Amino acid sequence: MTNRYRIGDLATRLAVPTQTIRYYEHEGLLPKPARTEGNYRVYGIAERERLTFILHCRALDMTLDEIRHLLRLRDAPGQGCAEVNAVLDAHIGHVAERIRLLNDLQLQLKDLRARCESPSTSKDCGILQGLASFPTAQDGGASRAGGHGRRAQE
Amino acid sequence: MTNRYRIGDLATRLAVPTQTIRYYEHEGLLPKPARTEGNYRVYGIAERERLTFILHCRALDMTLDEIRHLLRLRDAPGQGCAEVNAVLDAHIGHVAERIRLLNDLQLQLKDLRARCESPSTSKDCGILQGLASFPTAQDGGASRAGGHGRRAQE
DNA sequence: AGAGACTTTATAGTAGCTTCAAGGTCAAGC
DNA sequence: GCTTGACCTTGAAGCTACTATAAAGTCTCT
Ligand SMILES: [Zn+2]
Ligand SMILES: [Zn+2]
Ligand SMILES: [Zn+2]
Ligand SMILES: [Zn+2]
Repeated sequence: MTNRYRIGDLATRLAVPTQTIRYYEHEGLLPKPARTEGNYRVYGIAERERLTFILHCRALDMTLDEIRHLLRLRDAPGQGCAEVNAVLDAHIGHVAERIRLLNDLQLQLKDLRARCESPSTSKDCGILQGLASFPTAQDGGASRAGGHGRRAQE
Repeated sequence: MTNRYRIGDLATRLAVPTQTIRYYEHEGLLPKPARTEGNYRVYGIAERERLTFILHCRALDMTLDEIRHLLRLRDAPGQGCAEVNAVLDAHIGHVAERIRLLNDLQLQLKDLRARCESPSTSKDCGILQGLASFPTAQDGGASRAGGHGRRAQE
């Protein structure tokens, strides 16, 4: 029977750092697990499935709040699932909005890049000049619209 | 002559919070400015232009590190501007990568959403089931690739 | 002199972790 | 029996780019 895990087992199997598991517990996404005599956390299949669920949601870039919401719905199996759809649709909207913003950004960036096809000295570089004088102060930019973000390495 | 600003003037004119200006100073993007007798910061046209430059870069979603890099190049006006192009091209790559990831994500999300066209009880909801059993543990997902992220309100 | 608008610094909070430090637990080896 | 090493525990700090709060000092007007 593979239905008793310590935190490291679970972490290895689901390819997630142990600290992240503890963090999810701290954040109330995972329940406080049973403990061994030596105070080690012990997980069963239910917790493993719950963590799998959470990780899938994170892979889809949902916030922990969105995931909490879905977990609550999942914990009330008799309810209708219209609300599940609503959460998902909202999140699809977040991603769509971010794509829209980034596409705008990409256009602006390529426009800026085109100002220096013939590299000279930076004093005369069209890129640096463009960055110093674009219309930004009033508005017209694509910044600051809805949809939560993501952060990556490098 | 409008070439002496206090922090609030600058903030109003460039539509940025005063705290952000101080933060940029703290981060070394803006130099330590002169002070009045009463210890108030005083800015001139050079600082205003520098801040404008920074804000344009931020509007294009560059990191403060990327901006620091560009400012260094800007401060060495005799140098060639090949490096400016390199920074910009790298950043264009970051944005492109994020767009790619988000498009992947959007596909997965729509796929998931399609598993529940006929809302029933959450116990049988295809969405919740999909989230509990997707292939995520090993790999195959689009997560964790380059390009820095963005955060927004809501 | 006192009100109000501005400024100063320092500190904490945001999201979702990651990394570090200092120590406790457990099985194996000598 | 005792040490080594792998694992586990908690707590706190660091990351990005701000944002918000607090407590106090400065300036201007009346
Ligand atoms: Zn969302
Ligand atoms: Zn150039
Ligand atoms: Zn970049
Ligand atoms: Zn459903």
